[in-house]
Amino acid sequence: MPQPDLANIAALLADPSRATMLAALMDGRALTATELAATAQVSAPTASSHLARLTTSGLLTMIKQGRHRYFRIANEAVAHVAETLMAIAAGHPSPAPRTGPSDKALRRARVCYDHLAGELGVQLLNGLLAAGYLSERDGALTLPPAGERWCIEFGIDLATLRHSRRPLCRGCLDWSERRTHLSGALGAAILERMLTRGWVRRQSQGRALVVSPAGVRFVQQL
Amino acid sequence: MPQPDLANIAALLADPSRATMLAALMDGRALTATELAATAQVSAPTASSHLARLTTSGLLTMIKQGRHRYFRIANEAVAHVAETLMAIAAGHPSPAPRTGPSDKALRRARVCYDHLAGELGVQLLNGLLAAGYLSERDGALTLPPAGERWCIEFGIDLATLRHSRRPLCRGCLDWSERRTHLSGALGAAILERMLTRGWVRRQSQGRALVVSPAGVRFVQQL
DNA sequence: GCTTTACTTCGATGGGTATCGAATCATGCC
DNA sequence: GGCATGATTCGATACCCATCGAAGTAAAGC
Repeated sequence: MPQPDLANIAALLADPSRATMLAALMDGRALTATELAATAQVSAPTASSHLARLTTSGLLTMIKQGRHRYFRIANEAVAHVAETLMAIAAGHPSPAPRTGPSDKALRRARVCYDHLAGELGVQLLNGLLAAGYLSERDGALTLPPAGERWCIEFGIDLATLRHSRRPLCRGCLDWSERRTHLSGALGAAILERMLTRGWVRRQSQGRALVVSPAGVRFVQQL
Repeated sequence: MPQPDLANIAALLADPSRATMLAALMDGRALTATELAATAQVSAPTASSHLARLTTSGLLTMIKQGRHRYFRIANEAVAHVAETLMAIAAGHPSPAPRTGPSDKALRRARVCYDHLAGELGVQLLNGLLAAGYLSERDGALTLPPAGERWCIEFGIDLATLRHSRRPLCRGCLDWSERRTHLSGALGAAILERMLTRGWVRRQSQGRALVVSPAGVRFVQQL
């Protein structure tokens, strides 16, 4: 009679090793089994068993490339749950004191699956709203004509974005700022443009982004 | 360096007993410790330990009333995570075959924290969209003037709803229908009106709702 | 006052599972 | 073909934690 389905999925996220792997994949990239084993600081067999459970449960997808197996997050719902769980966790005085050098960069700007998050992500959304390029009504986000013009000028192909089955703009709860940043197809497209323009740069590992002065200006001038 | 915070919260949802209690509280009501123990089919001490962990972690809130302790879900984020986890779980062929007599009613109409969910909830949202009382754009929901008029006529006090810090309309992923139903302050207000008009009725326990013929007509005539 | 009900704390038991070492399979390189 | 690397399977170990019984607090009713 009860609904233990919820518990089954939650149990997959409840293990520290698996959670660390998930968090490492939250930047949307695909990583190999050994990379994930190193990230979670466990042996290869342990990581293999975890990854097998996550893929057979549908939380991750795996593709073989030569002798490598690349794992990535299966869909946006999984990323969304992970981010929301982090937001809930950030609400409490977490048992482990939350400090650290890399932590500051992470709170400043990071990738959330495929869009910009962190302090800069929240600023971006607020800037777009203040400039009238996005409008919020009843807690929902829409793209007014001024925003469409801005997108085209910025080099975003709105037509193809609208063709995708994915929602154009969505709010995503930021776990560090506890406020919403821009998600959805538009959020992904803006990050993509910022990356190709060199305003933000991915690091060799981790979700943190390096922001150039031009990138800071871009967000603040909105 | 890793982020086990996520794992800590997920571990709270990972236990079948705790998950069953959470699911029982998803109707937004407050239940006593013994009621929850009975729902999860565990002894009183076991339930007490679970409830203590859930409250100190901030997932539940507790108020004392005489010799009773009433527990309820702490905030909308917790309810949202639980519903999304159920949706992810419903995506897989769950290990336990999902059948049962009460299951059908649950899929038909139920309470999701404080708004209508299930088949009827999805129909309601679709009806509101088709009638032009709600509009969807870029995957976001807004209330056009026609919808405002409809709300007033329906007896919903929009001014106070807008005053609350809660978003007016939101989409919530329905775990059984795998589509979105209406959440947010407006979703809660509509369910409240439907309850006072007698179109739906809560049962003594469980999330399932009894729908009157007038309630069915109301949704289908939209 | 005593009794009943509601809930918690404590201690002991048991089951599930994360972990790793050794061995095995698979792929690519030389 | 043979060696090195990436990844999985298997078996054994150890640990965490859910569970319950018994005893202890708290509140309500009589």
